[in-house]
Amino acid sequence: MEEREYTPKQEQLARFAKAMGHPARVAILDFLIRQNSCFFGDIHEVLPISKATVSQHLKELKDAGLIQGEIEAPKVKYCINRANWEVASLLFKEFWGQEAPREKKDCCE
Amino acid sequence: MEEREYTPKQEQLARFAKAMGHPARVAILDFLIRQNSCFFGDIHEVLPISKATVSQHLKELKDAGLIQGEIEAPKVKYCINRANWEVASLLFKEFWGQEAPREKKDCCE
DNA sequence: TTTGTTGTTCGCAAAACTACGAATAAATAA
DNA sequence: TTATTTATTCGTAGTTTTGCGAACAACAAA
Repeated sequence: MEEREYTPKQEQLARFAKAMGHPARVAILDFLIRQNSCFFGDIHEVLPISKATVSQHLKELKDAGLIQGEIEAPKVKYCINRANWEVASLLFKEFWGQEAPREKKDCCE
Repeated sequence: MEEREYTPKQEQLARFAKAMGHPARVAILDFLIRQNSCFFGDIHEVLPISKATVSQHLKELKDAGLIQGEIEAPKVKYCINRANWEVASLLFKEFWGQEAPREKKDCCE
């Protein structure tokens, strides 16, 4: 039987990448990286989508571990999950730091 | 009317991230980064999915611009699209190079 | 208690994704 | 010409994603 499974690293990287796979979620992360005041309303205000949809995207980012939320009644405050952010950062840096293979005359030339 | 659109950078980053959003596609990229001989069959051989599905994932990576294919009858050779790889690399490095905001006592503590 | 503010959840619909086997296409080898 | 090899495309099925309005829940303010 061959080696035909995905590695945990590949799975994890794919999970983070998937979370970044929508412009609204990239925009949310961009926003949270720069802001300290990060209430739901502030986030919703800068996005071209409804409350319900924003809430869903936030849930996905939370499920992926990239952000966390906390109630501060009657508002909800979101922010980057630093520990996981670091994990993701390292994975992406490692992946994109790799050199694409040198061109050889027999490789797609 | 407020500023409520996604930036081209956010859209592009999301597009690349989405392409990386499945472990099979991460595995394919991992493979292509290391190999020069990169025929369809070689790729299929290391993945736990059918030919048809591999072909679909390759198409998505091609559509995202991260790889390219070329016929070398009766085989097909795939490899990294260097120009776009560089674009993606810069985008991801810029994104993940950002410092998450310093903790303050009023931000999710 | 009643009212208002803030977000989440529900219910729904359309579209996209993932996966496979079978059929097909394209070129070589016999 | 007739296989054979190699990979894509087709057809199908089930799942997930994206999006919204409406209903709901939780708490603060009046």
